[in-house]
Amino acid sequence: MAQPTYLTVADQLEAALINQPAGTRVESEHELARRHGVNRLTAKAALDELEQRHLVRRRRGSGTYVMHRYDYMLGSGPSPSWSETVRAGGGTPRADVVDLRRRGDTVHLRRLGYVNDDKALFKQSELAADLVPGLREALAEHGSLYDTLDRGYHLRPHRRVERAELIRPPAEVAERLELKRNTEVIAAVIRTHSDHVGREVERTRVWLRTDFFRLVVTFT
Amino acid sequence: MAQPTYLTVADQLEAALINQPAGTRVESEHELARRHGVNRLTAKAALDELEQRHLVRRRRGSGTYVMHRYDYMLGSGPSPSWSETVRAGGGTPRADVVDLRRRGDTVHLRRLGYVNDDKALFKQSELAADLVPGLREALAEHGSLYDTLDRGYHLRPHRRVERAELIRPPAEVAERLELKRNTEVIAAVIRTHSDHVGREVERTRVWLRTDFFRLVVTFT
DNA sequence: TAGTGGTCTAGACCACTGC
DNA sequence: CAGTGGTCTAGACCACTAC
Repeated sequence: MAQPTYLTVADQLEAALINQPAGTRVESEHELARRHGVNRLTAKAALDELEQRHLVRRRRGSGTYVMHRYDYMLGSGPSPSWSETVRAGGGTPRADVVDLRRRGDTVHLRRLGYVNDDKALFKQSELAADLVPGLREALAEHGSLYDTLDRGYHLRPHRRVERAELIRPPAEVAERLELKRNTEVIAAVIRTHSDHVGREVERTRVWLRTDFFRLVVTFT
Repeated sequence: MAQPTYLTVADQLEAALINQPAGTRVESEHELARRHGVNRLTAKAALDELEQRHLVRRRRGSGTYVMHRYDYMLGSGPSPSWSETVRAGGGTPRADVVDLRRRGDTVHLRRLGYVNDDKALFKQSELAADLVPGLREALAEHGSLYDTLDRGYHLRPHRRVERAELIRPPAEVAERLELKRNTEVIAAVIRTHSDHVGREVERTRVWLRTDFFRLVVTFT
C-alpha cells in the first residue's frame, strides 16, 4: 500500500468527524479495529494520530471525543479575551479561583480556566491590593478578571501583552493542567494598566493547553 | 511501578543526552531494548517520547540523533534573523534558492533554509523588481535576504512582522519541509520597507518546522 | 548488505471511568 | 460492573540508508 493502514483509517475517520460538534463520542479502539478488520494497536495508532492533529481527545476509562480548538489571539492592539473567543466559537468558558491571598501590597490570584468543563488554562495574577478590595466577591459576580476591573472597580483597564511563547510548562502548571510529559503550552505575560487611576493594576502570567488553543499573534 | 517503563527509560536517556552536541548518535531501538531488557516496542516508545519532546530526531534507515532547538524571535521592535539565532546557538544556517522568477513588476522568490544541512524552513517572498536587479547573483554573494537588501542594494531595509501563528501547513510547504501529516509549523508574514527609497521592498511568508524552532514573541 | 526505524499482528494485564 | 484507553510482550515483514 502507498500509505500505512493506520493513516488511511485516520484520514477516513477525520473526514467523518469534520463536522461533528465538540464532545461527540468517537468509536472505541475495539470497535474501530473490528470494523476495519485490523489489530487493536493499528486502530489505536489511527486515534492517536487524530489526537496529535488536535481533532479528538482521549480519556482512559471514558472514551474518545471530538475536540474543537480556539484561536488565542494576541496583538499589539486590543485583542479578544480567551473567554470571548471560546464563546464566539460555540464553546462554554468558565474560570474558577484556585487560590487568592494577600501578601503586603499585592494580591496573588490563581485561577483555572475551563472550556466545556475541561481544564484548558491556568492564570496567575498579581494585583495592586489597594485597587481591588473584596476581589473574591467581585470576581464571582463578574466572571472574567478584565470585566471585574472594568465594571466592578471602574478602573478603565488597558491590557498590554509583553511576551508570548511556546514552552515546556513548569511542574506546577503541568500538574494543574493535567498535561502529559511531552506537551508544550502557550505561555504569555500580560500587564494591565488603569487609565482611570494612572497606575498598573495587575500583571498576569497565563498558560494555555495547545490542544484547546492555537496561538495567533498580530502586529499593527 | 509508579511510572510506565518507557517513560523511565526516556527520562534516563534524556538525562544522559542533555549535554550532548546536536547530531550525536543515540543508541538504536534494538540496543536500547536489549540494554534495558524490554521489548523493542517499549524502547521505541521511549525514543518516540524524546522525539515529541524535540530532544532527538529519528530517521528510518539511519538512526536517532540529538537535536537542538533554536528560538525564533519576533517582536514589534527589531529582532534577530533566524540565521543569526542559529549561528548564536552554535548551529550552521544555510539558505538555497529553490525558485526565482519575474512576473510583471514582481520578483517571486522561494528559498529553503537549512540548519546543519537539515531542512528547517521555507520562505516565499515577493519583491519590487525594479529595486533588485540581478537578485540571484546578489543573494549568492550575501546569503541572507536582509543582508542582500542592506549591503547589496543599500536599501536600508526595515523589517516589520505582520502576523505569526501556528498552523497545519499547506500541502506545498509540508512537502517541501518533508513534514509528517500531523505536525504544525510556525507561520509568519513579514514586510520589509526601504528607508532609503521610501517604499516597500518585499513581503515574505515563512514557515518553520517546530522541531527546529520555538516561537517567542515580544512586544515593546 | 547490514542495520535502522516504520508498521502490523495476536495476544495479555492493567488503571481508570461511568453506571 | 462492563467498557475504555494505556502499556507491554514476542514475534514478523518491510522501506530505507549508509557503506
